[in-house]
Amino acid sequence: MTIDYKATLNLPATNFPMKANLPQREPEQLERWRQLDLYRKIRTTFRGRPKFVLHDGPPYANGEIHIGHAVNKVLKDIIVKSKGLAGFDAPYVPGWDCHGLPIELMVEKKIGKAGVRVEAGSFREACRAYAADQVDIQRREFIRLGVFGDWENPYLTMDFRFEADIVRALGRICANGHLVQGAKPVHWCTDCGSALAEAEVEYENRSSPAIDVRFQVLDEEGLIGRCHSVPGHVGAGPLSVVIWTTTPWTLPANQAVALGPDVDYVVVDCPDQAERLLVADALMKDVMLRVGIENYRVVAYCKGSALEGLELRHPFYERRVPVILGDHVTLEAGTGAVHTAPGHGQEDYVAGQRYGLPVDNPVGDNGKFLPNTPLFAGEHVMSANDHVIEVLKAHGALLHEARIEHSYPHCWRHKTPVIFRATPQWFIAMDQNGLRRMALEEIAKVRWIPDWGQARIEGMVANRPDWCVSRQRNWGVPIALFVHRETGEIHPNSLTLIEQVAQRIERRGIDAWFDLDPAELLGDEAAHYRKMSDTLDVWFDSGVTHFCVLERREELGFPADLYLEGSDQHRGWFQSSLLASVAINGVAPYRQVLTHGFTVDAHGKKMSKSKGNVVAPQKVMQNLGADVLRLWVAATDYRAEMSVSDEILKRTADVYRRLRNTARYLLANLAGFDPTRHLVAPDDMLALDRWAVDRAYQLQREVAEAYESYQFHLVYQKVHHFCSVDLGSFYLDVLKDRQYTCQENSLPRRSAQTALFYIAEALVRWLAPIVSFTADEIWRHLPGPRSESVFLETWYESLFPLAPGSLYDREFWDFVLKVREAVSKELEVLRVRDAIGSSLDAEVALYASEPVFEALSRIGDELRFVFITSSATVLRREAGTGGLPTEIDGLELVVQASPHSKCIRCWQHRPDVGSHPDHPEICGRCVENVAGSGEIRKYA
RNA sequence: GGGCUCGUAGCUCAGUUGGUUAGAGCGCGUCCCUGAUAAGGACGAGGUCACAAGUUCGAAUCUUGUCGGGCCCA
Repeated sequence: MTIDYKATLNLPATNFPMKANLPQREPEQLERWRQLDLYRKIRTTFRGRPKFVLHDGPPYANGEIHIGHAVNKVLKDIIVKSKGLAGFDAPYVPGWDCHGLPIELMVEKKIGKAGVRVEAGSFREACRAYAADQVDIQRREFIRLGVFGDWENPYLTMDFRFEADIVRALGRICANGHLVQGAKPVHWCTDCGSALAEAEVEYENRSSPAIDVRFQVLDEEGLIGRCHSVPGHVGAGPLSVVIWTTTPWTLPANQAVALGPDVDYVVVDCPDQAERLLVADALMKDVMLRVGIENYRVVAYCKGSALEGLELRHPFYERRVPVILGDHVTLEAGTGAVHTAPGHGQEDYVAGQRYGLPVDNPVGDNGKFLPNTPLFAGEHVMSANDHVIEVLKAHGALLHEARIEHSYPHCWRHKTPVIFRATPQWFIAMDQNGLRRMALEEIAKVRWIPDWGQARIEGMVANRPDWCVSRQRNWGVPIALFVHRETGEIHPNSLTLIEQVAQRIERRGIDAWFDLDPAELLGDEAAHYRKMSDTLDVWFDSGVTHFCVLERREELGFPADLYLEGSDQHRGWFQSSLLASVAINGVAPYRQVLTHGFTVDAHGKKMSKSKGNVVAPQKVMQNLGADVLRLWVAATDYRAEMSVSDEILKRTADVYRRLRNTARYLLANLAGFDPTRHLVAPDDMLALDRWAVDRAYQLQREVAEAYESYQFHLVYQKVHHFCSVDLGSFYLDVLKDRQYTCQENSLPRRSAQTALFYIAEALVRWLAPIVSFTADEIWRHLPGPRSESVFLETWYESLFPLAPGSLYDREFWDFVLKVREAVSKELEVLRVRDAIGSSLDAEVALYASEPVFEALSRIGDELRFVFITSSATVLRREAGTGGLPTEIDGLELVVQASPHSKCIRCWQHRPDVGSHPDHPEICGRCVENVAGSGEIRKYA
């Protein structure tokens, strides 16, 4: 009867499940964290440590989260958690952007337009309720992702206190001399009846009329006189400057024709038409071809600068308009002469300012010409084009007419074409009080990650126009100013008034302003002042979170250590925050700014519903789990675009399983290990176990460094490599014999368990910021007394390095590993020949040169454990051994199937199997372990 | 059209100041194990470093251009 030797082995045992079943288990973990009140516990535990403030950029409170939200929040979470492990107190206060047009539009759909079907106050109430619902939806999803933060007390830009602080922030900017009122052309949606922010405009192709129009020269002699020409050969007939435009409806507002100062212009005589035309030399042929004039010749030429101030006749109004000069004139299309309507174009406005031209705006809020507009009163601009063209024809001013397909700005909501329209607006002035200069100086002091972020935002700030902050909307924070009815000046006590208004808003929200009777604050003066009804651009709301959150919350601080958003925010939040902070405080609101790319599909294409390549985070969590999604985020180099696809997620899930199983195996081999009693002192540990701890020690430095530099994909690569290569294919494989066959409480086994314990302690921390659910699950399965969560910990401190220069240093083990590889290759040859199956079926003889012999002899007979062979004999290489050469200098090998019997306990083939009468089926070593005092191991 | 940016094996990433036959893990193929077992191990096959010119004794690496992505702007 055979003894059941299997019962004498220390086989792995754990109730840590191999199958993660994350979709089901994660919600349970969330519930555990909730009951622990873990976020608060972390704050209490970490109180007093150096702070690291990552300030959350508020997502817009509308709709379910998409994968981009998930990426952003997970990256933030990884940073916050890794900073905790690195010894910082890193609070995270999430926020939401709650005002603005998209919410208004959603609410309009439900209850109708404010002021039309519903009173403005109740409309705002509905917006507030809608936004609150959206926040709840998104909050649930962010929590589900495993993101830690103060979800009970997030900041909302619609909190009364926040709304009041927005008004105060505007007051500060006003006090610092950056707020100006002006009539400037802005993108205007005639359907919204409102100005649009840059971000609310999108470009789409549109077909427009493209017309060439004559502006007749009033003083023909004067013009010719300014040109180079041959007297008597200057042609004949009326002389016109030709402009080309795709917006005929802007002609009523025309105030000038702009020429390029250094552009060459020519006067072309067209005898068949009996007229003369002035166009840019470089475009002459194009123009003549377009308008169908075949017979023509140049009769005079000059630079644009020579014609400055020359007077032209407006094509259909009794108006004289000047020739002006502008660098914005290009020769890409048209005629080289640019119709200029300062009320309808940014560049026209700038050029007009230089020449003191009137900013004429004949178009009303609704896109229709004002009643006092001659010829076109009451017509909508988009349908007035044909009428304008008719009028031009009637006046003989139309030279040519065609259609053109071109990219044109559209309202992002209505998808309708927008117009440029001069309206009274409030601006944060870039240059009036040095805001641009200061902002650029501050940009240089910030650390931009990746570093090209600096060039990007610098370019934008250097070139951007003044920031138009006013909107004519309902769901927004009011521009709480009183403007004098006659002078247009803001009230001299505005700062005091703003504070009074802010206090009311703090109690009642923004309605406190809209409902305010000016007399309450202004008394008798009220009759002289107009209460502004404009609201603020929502970019202003989020742009002042540093003022309303960082400076207000006790656990935070100004400036933030880090802002982290997608690369589109160089124009968005990074910039609005910078400008607002510099305008208020004179400094940037952040020390570091990190940007990540957008998510794209497997082919690098952007995701869109129509393409059907959208990956929904909800689905990933439902199918694979949040930890797999988090692992994908960590694995991807976020500096460029981040590709997601089914295959990529599948690969990620494979890696997840590898990490999980490695942890599981560590736990399983720690069965029966109590670190308070069984821990082996470093000097007593076996050499190989010290090597393993050393690997973990080295890796921890690399991992901490990678977290520190926000290179999570390196953490992923390195930790995974460690699990599969260092542990899986070597250390853990080698360890099996010792773990399983040595006596339970023997030094060889406890030494191994000590190493495994250290490694597990370290590994669980490396993983925690990334696969947070799994890490805390591992944490609860680790032996020994410990806190309630891995997130209350810092990096594991008990790892120690191998002493360099010792007999068993890194160099030594690197060499052993190379030899092991060579042995494996030879074993594979035997295996293919069917001579062996398991490597334990084989024995190996190593014929070594002196230095190799010396090295391999250092671990004596225990070399066979390293190779997982039944025998490994090192011999001095002498002539005629017939060994197989290896890639290693000074080493030849002979491998063969072992002739000895297989020990049924340890599965090694040993000559001493059966030498003990009581144990006929096992080897001497096993007898010692089963019935004796246990074998001695020193190295492996 | 302009600014910034990315393009190394099927996938995710390394590749130091330009210097031998471009690396890793995963996946794939073949085999082994059955004492991590819906696991584990071994070996192996995969790359004109997007393309093209140029600089250089020598280029994945530097320059220019082309192609294809991405973000932002017009």
